[in-house]
Amino acid sequence: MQQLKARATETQRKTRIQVENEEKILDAALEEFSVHGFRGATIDRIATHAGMSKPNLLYYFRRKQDIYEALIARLLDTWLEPLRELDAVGDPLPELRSYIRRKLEMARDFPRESRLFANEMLQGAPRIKRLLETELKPLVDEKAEVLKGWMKAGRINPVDPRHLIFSIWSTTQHYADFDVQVQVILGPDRGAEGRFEDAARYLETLFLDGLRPKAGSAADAPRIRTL
Amino acid sequence: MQQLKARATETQRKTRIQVENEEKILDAALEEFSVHGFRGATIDRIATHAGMSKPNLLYYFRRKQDIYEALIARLLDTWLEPLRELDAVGDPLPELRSYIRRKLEMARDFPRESRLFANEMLQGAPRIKRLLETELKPLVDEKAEVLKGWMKAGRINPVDPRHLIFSIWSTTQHYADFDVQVQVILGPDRGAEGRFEDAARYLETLFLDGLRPKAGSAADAPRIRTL
DNA sequence: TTAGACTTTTATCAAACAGTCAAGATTTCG
DNA sequence: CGAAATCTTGACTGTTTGATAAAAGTCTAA
Repeated sequence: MQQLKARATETQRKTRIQVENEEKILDAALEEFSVHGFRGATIDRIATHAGMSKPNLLYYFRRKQDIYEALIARLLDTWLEPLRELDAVGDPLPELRSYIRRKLEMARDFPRESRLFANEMLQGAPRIKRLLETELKPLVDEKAEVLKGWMKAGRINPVDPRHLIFSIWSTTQHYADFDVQVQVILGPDRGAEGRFEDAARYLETLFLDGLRPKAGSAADAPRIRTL
Repeated sequence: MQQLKARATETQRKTRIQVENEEKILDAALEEFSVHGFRGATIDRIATHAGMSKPNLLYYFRRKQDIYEALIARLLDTWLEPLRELDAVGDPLPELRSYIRRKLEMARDFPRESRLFANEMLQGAPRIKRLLETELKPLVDEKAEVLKGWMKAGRINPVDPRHLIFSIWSTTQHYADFDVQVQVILGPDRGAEGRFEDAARYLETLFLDGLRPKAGSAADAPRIRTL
């Protein structure tokens, strides 16, 4: 252990075993923390799931909190990548459409990461609040300006850009975080891939056109002055 | 304690003290479980927060799980009330508009309940999956039919009704479950009430009209064939 | 007012938990 | 190879946790 520390002050070249085991541990920890949160997770279970003894695990990460923090550190970057790609120069609607799709893909491909993030939020983000302020907020501010620009140019409807971002986050992450509920309600008929495509199609319609039928659509008669 | 059990088999008339203390306990437990989940919560903290000793608390609820279950039992009913009120006979858009508003009000007025529910979902709903199947699913099925009817009549745009419901749930509950994040991003300028009104206004626009600008709006020129 | 029902506390327990230590096993590399 | 570095383990520590038992205290209704 003292070697680990000594090396850390140098260039910290990692052993094969070190790389493998840290990966195993982080994977098992993600499984555990994403479901039970920080307090609900136990080192014992993480170690078992990672296929090693508890002291061995603690050789790589000295405290429970270190594992959690390692997990969180790599999370936020990945998590914000789709938003970073939102391009001010592109066409607004296709840009938004593909942002939504990228977020939905993340919910499909990294549900555990999504749940870990959700868990941290539910707890009031005690361990990443600062990161939210220094990394998340500036990015959102920047992209909110992009959206505002599009609105001023009349290229998308004028709405609060931050709330727009919230709604994209929440609708897409819902499929990871509330997966059980989604499955109960949709039934087992459609597989995961089918559900994904349905969700993508639905969200596209919602965000682009909303629910109000086009003026001049078929059965327009019965409505008086909707809303 | 044996008296408590004996009474339970009879008509279970509750003492004044019993009523008061159970209420105190459930309130403290909601606070604790909604943040830390089932495993992360401890009886000690719940007892302290309820202002009583741990054995005293356990006199009213014999096991940790009993408290959690009492909480969950009263939750789902309240939680589904807004959807129950969705009226097949009413006008579609105003009905949806007020459903969204009711859900948003619940997120504002019962954020702890929302987080408790979210926490249970994140864990895979081990304790209420059955309830979801017997209570939630039939209700959603019923309301999905209502929505389908409106779509067939051309009164709202045709979309997958279940995904529509998901998106209403996720966007509204987001304001309770991810409250920290929302506050970090929106800044402290607007108080809770202001944020609520902004969210309500935004969601109304989103769900009714989406982001695509009305045909014939001001700066239509630059777009080619959006999406 | 007092017996019996109800409530609270003190003391206690076994299991689970985060974390340590030193000794033994294995790998790496000159 | 063989020694140094790295890795793994078993045994252990102090604390927290969920839960119980019994006794002491309080309330309430006849």
